[in-house]
Amino acid sequence: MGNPKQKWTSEEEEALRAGVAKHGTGKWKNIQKDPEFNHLLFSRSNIDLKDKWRNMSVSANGPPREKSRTSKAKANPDAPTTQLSNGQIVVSATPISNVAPMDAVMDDSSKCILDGKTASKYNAMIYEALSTLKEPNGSDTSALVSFIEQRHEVPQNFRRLLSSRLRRLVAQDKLEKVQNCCYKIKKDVLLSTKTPTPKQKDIRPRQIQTSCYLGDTVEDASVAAAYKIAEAENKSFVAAEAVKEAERVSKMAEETDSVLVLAKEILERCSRGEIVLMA
DNA sequence: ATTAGGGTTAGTG
DNA sequence: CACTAACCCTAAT
Repeated sequence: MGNPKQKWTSEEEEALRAGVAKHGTGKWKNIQKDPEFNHLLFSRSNIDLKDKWRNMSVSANGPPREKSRTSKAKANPDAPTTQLSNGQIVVSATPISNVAPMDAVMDDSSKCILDGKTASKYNAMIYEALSTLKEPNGSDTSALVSFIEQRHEVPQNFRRLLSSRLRRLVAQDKLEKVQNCCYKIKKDVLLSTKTPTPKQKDIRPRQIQTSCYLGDTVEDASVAAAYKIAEAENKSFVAAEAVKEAERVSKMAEETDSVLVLAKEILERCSRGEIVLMA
């Protein structure tokens, strides 16, 4: 009756994110009680936290028509945290920006769930488009739609999904709305969160993910997480190696250059008839 | 006692 | 009217 909906403020959202980063998902009561966040979250119940987190995580696309009748298996809610048997907790940042662009093929015929991931996927596409287009005044929805359509398979109602995604990202301060119609990436987002690299076009489909994720369990999630971590580590290792190699080559080039200078000098002296002694 | 997930309702374009 | 976000209900642990 006299209880209008209490919209979540961005401070509260931040506190929730921080709380999840600290305690892990599912520890709503802990987060709510934590003195670090309680001053912001005192008016929210643990259930509110859970619901809010769900809203932030999922929602990009949830085809309301199809309610996954196959089973009500707990579709892995993109479990950002994984508690390992030894009690260690692996946390991966915010729900929305944890963009792990895995292209599970999603045509209409295959009923892959993984819908929570779709949000991330669309975010990745948006970031890719924005950072490629690099419009100083931002890009409008149509521009983004056509850009993304050229590179990805998108559903028919994509425009709608996209605009809702855009609105959400703006609300979350990840994007900036310019001239009331265009969107661009907020600067500090690039610093604070790891946005997907725009030019990673060679995302290989990986076995763990290709099949539908129906009976997924904590083990499945942790295997997938471990896989991702390993892959990330591998990539970072490869990158580091590449940097080293580049440094080595450039050093070599420098040395070669100085040898060349020396040789030229010797040649010059010799051609003047001078006697050059070499050590 | 808490959580996850489905359902309901209010607010908004 | 469709969609989203906040809130509620309940089974499961």
